[in-house]
Amino acid sequence: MNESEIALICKALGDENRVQIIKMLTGGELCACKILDAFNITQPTLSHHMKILTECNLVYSRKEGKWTYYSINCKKFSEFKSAVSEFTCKTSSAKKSAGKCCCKD
Amino acid sequence: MNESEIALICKALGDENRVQIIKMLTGGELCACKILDAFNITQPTLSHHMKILTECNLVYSRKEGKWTYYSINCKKFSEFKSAVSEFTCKTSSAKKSAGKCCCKD
DNA sequence: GTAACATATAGATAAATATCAATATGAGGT
DNA sequence: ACCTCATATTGATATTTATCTATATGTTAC
Repeated sequence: MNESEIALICKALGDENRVQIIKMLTGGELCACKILDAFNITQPTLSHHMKILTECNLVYSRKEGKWTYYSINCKKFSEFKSAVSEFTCKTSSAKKSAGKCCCKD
Repeated sequence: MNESEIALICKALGDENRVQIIKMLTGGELCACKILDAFNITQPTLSHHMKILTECNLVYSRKEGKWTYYSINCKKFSEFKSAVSEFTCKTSSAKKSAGKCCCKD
């Protein structure tokens, strides 16, 4: 997963409502109406959030009769978690610049 | 780490430049000027991005003479990675609603 | 077919964001 | 003191975003 896609997914998760939605969906597939119940937002606003989550492929949607069911795309979500994990923190080697400018060398 | 903080950090990572910056910083502490060299943005724009990264505590800043050095806050970043990992995907139990509405029960 | 329901889309608006040019701040060097 | 350099702040602007109301689409029930 490249930086562009990481940023896209992070942007999708950069809203507390949507993080909460993802959390709910970790419990399994849910109908849009159930998700709506849990928030103080209007139906079109939820639809907007779900669109953002599905368009970055983090969430699947499935129609069944009148209802739309959403579930996490486990594969994509795992890829994301792996990508984030790969940003390993090299315990800040703290290479002191010994008084010299860091820029011009 | 609660949903609000996860969203805040994800928002900070919801920009490709900033993801790239984090990636650079995994290699160790860097001077602002070095980071600037790697991008086609102006100095004030970089300053803006660094402010976002430092204000959510994902990145430390340290002044030394004329220069400012940035490094990843490993602790915070680890917390974030853990928080994201905890969103485990229950392989979509796919609880079929058997024709009944999911909403009113 | 008409009504009720679930969801999506369109359009509007206020707030947030990314970016830049210009300027301020503050540190070193001469 | 003055100049230069590195970075931050200010102010402006264009774009994006979150949210709403109103409406459209599509499904089920009568």
